[in-house]
Amino acid sequence: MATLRYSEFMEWRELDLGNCSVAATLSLVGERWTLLIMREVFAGLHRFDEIADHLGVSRRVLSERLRQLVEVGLLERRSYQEAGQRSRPEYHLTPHAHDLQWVLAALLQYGDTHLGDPAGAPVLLHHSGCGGQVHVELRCSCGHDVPGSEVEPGLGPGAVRVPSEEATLS
Amino acid sequence: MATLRYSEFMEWRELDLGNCSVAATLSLVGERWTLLIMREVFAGLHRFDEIADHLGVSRRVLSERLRQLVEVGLLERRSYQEAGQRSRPEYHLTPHAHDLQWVLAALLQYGDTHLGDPAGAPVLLHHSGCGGQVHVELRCSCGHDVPGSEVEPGLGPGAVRVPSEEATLS
DNA sequence: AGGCTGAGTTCCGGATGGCAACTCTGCGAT
DNA sequence: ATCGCAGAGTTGCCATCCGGAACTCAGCCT
Repeated sequence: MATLRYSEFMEWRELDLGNCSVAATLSLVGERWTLLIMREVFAGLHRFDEIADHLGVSRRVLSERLRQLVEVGLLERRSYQEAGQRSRPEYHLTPHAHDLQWVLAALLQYGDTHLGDPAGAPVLLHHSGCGGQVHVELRCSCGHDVPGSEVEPGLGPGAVRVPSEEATLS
Repeated sequence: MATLRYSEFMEWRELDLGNCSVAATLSLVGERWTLLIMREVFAGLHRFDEIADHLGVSRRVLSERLRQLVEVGLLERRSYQEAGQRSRPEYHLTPHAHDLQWVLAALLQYGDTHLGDPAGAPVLLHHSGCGGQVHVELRCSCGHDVPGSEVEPGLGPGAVRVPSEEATLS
């Protein structure tokens, strides 16, 4: 399956996600190790043992997470063949997965800012076009860069209508 | 404790995080439920039962996560007192926590884009200053808005120096 | 046929989580 | 002063998940 949309996804996971995109995304990548595995693939590791060894995740969990990630369409299995070896699978990002870059970049930026190694950021993100350094921003439709403290969640068009209950972000 | 910096944090968690800010951040907020609990607090829920009931997290886990979040300085315990009741604790965001808004916003945006409810986004983020709609961007120092597919991780000044090993993002 | 290698799978004991019931603490009413 | 109440956890029990190491499996090469 290529990718799941909300409804299929709900059914597949048998979860009531409370109609929230944050929860929906987390049920794709919110399990232990999943985002770190995605980070490794972003960073250029594509093979089972490479990732297991570098990340220190148990082979059992890696195996399961890779299967899930392929299943939801974030990773794609390809074959590679080293000279004199049989062909083996390799895991690559799908186009969907590139949009997780925002999430990883936000986590990276938070860590650099608040848990930063005094020696400086261990990892920087570069723009492959120009080589410049990339960072994450919250931008308002008014054109301004918005600090996190000035962001307020509100209901959107797809909010669940529950007349009897106070409608809060969920 | 107010907030931990990298080294203290490492010691406290007894983890080798592989010198990566993504992993560091995830060890603060990467456990099951933690980001969803933060989302609830961002959304204006501050009390134990409120969060437990709305989110559907078990009281045991909520109790533990709130304790962790206070410990690492993302939430702050305050007292409130309802008329005719004894004073009870309430959980509020610390200034550090506001910078998690980037992470939550990125998760929200991914979910809206790729797992979106056809009815539209259930939650929108607004700029408290002007009421405009806020979204997350990757911006290059060259001034351009960068798609996720054009972002490449590279080593920064704080990267671990391991001469014998290939140095990859970690 | 036998060995090698990468990619998983299996087994086991310990940690974590869900659910529901229980406790604990002040407050106001009896 | 005692009772009951409500919010905020805590505890017990059971199921699931996880880490680590050993094991299996398939194809390529000798």
